[in-house]
Amino acid sequence: MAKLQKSIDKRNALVTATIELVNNSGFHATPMSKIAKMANVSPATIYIYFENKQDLVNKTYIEVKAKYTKYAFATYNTTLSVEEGFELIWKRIADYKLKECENAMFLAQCDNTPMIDETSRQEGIKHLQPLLDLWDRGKTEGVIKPMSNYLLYAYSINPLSFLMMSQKRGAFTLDKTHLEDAYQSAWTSIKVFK
Amino acid sequence: MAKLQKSIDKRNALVTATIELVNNSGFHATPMSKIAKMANVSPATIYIYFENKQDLVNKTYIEVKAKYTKYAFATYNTTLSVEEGFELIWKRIADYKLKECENAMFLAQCDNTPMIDETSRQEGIKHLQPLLDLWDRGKTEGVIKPMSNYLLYAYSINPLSFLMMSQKRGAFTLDKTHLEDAYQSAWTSIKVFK
DNA sequence: AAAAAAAGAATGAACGTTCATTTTTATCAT
DNA sequence: ATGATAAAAATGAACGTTCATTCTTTTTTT
Repeated sequence: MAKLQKSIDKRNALVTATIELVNNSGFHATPMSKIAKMANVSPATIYIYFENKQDLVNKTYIEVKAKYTKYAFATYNTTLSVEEGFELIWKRIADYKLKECENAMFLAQCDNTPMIDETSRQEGIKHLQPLLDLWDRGKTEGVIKPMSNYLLYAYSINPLSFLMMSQKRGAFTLDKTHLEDAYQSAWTSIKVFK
Repeated sequence: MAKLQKSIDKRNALVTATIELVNNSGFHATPMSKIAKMANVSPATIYIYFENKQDLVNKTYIEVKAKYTKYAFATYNTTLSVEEGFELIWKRIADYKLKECENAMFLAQCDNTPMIDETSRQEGIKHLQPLLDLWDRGKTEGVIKPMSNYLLYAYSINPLSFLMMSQKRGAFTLDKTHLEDAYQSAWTSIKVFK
């Protein structure tokens, strides 16, 4: 195997191990030695790819966030109507959170704890810009309620995180019907009634 | 001062310190020595009141959750209509999350990480029963959408946690108007349209 | 043959918890 | 009420362990 590919594989193995272990135990309860073992690598090798533990988790966060938003906006383009565009994005996000639930859980944990640097958090937020732009367009068109984007996010996108976490905990199961209900609730709570 | 009161004070100081430090650094980055220092107590003294660190955080979680739900349901009674009851509870919860935001943040962190035992988590859920009962009544009356309680929670109550966290991070400020908007979104997304 | 990557062992700091001791509180005979 | 005594609470220091990181050596790649 080519040397470069081997390096990439090793780095990926480290990132994947970090996600899995942090999901199950949290950042500080995940020793570098365990991450190394799961990635089939010596602890010292981690320091060739990352500066330190904090750097490892920051970079993992940003990479996962980038993959997530890339998926979310993959089929979206600005020629769509606001309603169509929102439905598309919402359903892609839902899809991602259910299919790539390890990644989504990792993001949720990062977003709800002092685990990662504020700088990396800011960096992560930027990736959502297309959705915020869509909402701004919706507001000028009078289709979306004239509310803060934080409110729109809280009532349309964020609930998916809660549902994903509940599902992961085994508390209940999200099926097709649930998802359609969830989408209707999301859209209903942010759209303007005609 | 009476001996009993002094003991209670010390325990409270430990619980308060735990909340503040865990909010700022997370469970594993909060040493017992720091908790002790903030509570003006020797590290060894913690072990008179709690079995160990895990027990300290579990008990703190349950106590905060109990205070929170006590406040949420304080003015509620089952003779109210579903809509009145929901508005009352929702607004009490909003009130609590904004006023007692340290406590609310601590609960959010507990609910989104593997910080506390599953047993304590279950224990915490029980306290929300009056709201779940209200929703069940609403469904039989045809006032509330016939959805899983997890969905209802995700779209009406949980968004408040997201907003509270955003506010705490200084990202934006929740004023009276925001709150009224938020309530309308919450109610709109769970009520049945006539 | 030189350079880079990787490894395992070593290091020093930090942590949760316990130990030996002191201080505070409660009990009770006078 | 008071002082003697027992019990409980509280403490600072110490222990054993674990961890992130570095060091030295070996292996792999160029």
